[in-house]
Amino acid sequence: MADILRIGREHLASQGAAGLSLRAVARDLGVVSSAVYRYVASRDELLTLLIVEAYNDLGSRVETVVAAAPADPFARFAALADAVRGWALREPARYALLYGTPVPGYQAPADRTNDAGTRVVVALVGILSEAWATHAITGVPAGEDADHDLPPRLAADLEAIRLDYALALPSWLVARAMSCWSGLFGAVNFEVFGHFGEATLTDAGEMFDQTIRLLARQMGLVQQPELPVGEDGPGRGGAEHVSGLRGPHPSGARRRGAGD
Amino acid sequence: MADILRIGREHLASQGAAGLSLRAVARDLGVVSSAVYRYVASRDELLTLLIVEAYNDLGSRVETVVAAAPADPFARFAALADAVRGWALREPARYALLYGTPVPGYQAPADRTNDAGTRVVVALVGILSEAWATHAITGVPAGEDADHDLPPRLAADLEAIRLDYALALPSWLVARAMSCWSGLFGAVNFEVFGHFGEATLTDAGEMFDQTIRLLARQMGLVQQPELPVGEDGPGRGGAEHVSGLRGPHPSGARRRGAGD
DNA sequence: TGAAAACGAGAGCGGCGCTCTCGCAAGTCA
DNA sequence: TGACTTGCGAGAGCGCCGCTCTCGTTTTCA
Repeated sequence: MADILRIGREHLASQGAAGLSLRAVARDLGVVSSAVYRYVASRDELLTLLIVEAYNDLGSRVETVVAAAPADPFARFAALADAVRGWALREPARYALLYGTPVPGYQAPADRTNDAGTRVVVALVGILSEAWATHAITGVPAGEDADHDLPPRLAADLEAIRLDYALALPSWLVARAMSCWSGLFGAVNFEVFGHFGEATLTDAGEMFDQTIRLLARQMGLVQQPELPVGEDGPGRGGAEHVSGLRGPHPSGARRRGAGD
Repeated sequence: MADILRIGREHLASQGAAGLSLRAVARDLGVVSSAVYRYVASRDELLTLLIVEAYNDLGSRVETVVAAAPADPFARFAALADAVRGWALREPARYALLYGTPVPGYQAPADRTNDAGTRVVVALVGILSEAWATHAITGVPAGEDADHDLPPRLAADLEAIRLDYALALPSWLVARAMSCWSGLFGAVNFEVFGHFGEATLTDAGEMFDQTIRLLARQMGLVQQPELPVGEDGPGRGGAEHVSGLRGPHPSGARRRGAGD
């Protein structure tokens, strides 16, 4: 029932996926361990529930933020990236559940996670579709990466994806979206999992910004030069904070150390 | 002793980090579980040993491949990326140990893993240093991303890194190296951990090639047009297979499914 | 009111990490 | 040669885990 999920979420957040135990959940619930098996078939089942929930949590967060961002495709992409990063730093254990090492011996059943799991990348291609339709894809030198440059099998796969999701995008742009999609999560992974080194970056958010800018440029999204005029000063109303110039970062979120 | 490490490595490869148990190692060793505690302080200690070993395994593999690659910086980077990907696909469990979810409640002691863990990125900046010294960094439009564009704290951090490793590279290029470093492992992560979808890519290697090309361009490495003349045909002697045109990929390496 | 369903408790199985004690064998030294 | 230290594996044991099965109680509903 709902209590099990709630306590499971708490344990997941505090001890990580590997530390999630049905016995501990039962204990917190004030119930004997065998009782929870009435509601949850196994530990893996509970994990699956939490995974789907986390995917949807991240997905709806991203969708909300993107929808609230200004129409400029770069700003929308930056908002998407910020949302992913912010969520990951806020919920490192749940993030790790989604984008870290798969739990060994078990893969979340695809039919239950696919829809939820693709919401971020769907939002990404949504941004690109909008940009493409409005001829806002500008950064890419013409002909540099046309479809005929794609290797044959990849071209076929991309075509299948285009049809599957009814994308009005050229294949090469879909390919770039996938590259940048993995690049985005690579950057978040490195930050959340501490691969940039403990003390090497005092403001990881600035590093992230740089990476995001590169990714955006790869997809042909260029940063708008603040439009024609615009009143100087703060408050150009939009999502939480659109990359480019942004305030203090949620950086200092340390996952381990200095605590346990 | 060595036997423990060997069997530990086998278990790690077959069951993953979470499935590594000292009791099972002891069983395989034909010895009672408490006996292995003579040699290994704890399970985490064994994990640390295996982590360092894996970092060095990957690191020396990368260094070897890069050293054997042609002098062209793009080819060297492609060789590095190929080496990382190949190793990861060959040893998904060990790769996950290094670049997946950190084992909860435990972080490999930095003093024992830092040297080994940085060999790949050191190799990467080595390639860039060589390229920079020989004025082979060409892809980046002049002035587009000069150092003065970097935000202040990041600039300071990069400067510290430059000094720390005695790099003869401009800060903006160091920043790009870090972005591409995370992007590279993002791509490998997605492939190894199956985030590209089970059946969506028939040849993940081609997708990887595309990503690598983008990353290379971000660092100002452009693919050499096969030099002035060069005999056409195969065999331009070098590393295993340098990105660009390459044979069948080690793609079909499935990590789970269809087996257990 | 009585049958049926829902549900929690408890015992139990095998496996885990880890500790502690004991006994045995090899090496050390007078 | 005999006493002694040292190294090392065996075994029992603690508390944890996932999971199963049975049994008794409570709730629901006709």
